[in-house]
Amino acid sequence: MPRLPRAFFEREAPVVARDLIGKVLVHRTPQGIRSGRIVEVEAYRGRLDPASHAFRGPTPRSAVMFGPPGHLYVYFTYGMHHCVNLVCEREGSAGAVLVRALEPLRGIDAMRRSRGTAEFARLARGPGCVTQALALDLRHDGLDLSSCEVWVASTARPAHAAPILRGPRIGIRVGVERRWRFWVAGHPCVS
DNA sequence: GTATCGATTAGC
DNA sequence: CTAATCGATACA
Repeated sequence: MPRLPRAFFEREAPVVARDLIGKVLVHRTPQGIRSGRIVEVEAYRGRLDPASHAFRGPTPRSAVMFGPPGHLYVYFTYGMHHCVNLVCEREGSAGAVLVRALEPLRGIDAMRRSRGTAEFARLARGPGCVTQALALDLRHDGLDLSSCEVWVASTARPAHAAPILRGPRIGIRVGVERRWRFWVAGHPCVS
């Protein structure tokens, strides 16, 4: 499964987001590989996007988004959850794609242990669950996707027959008019 | 320094 | 619907 090149991430966040559906996010942990097919994402557009953590310019938290594309932006929220983004667009523009849901592929038993549930569809459904299932946290903030630890691969299997739908992003109070959430129609792992 | 609020989740 | 739970951010 070939790894996506950095150029893939150098485009506008909504385009990258749409194209990430069906790709595979992989985390190679010391205990083994965990991976899942991306079935739901949201795009954020930095200074152009009031819903983005980067809207008001760089801060210690959002710094990674202002860096080069093809890196992870991981943040901690609600005092208990982590969310993972893939930084895209050009360096300085702070675009990012939030990974909201995965269809688990490898490391499923490890995911069950991390998540404390046996139900397949709930293992990586929702952004907080994605990071828990893949065992990603703040230590991975800023990690290069060309590293040997975390990367995105194109699928060996053919694309989904199900169409990709789009709609407003979830859990935000501003920028609701932008339809930058993308998901696989009818997929059980979508949040 | 202090107050507010989350790109959420699980449970009732 | 609400509690949980705490760092980042904005503002005085």
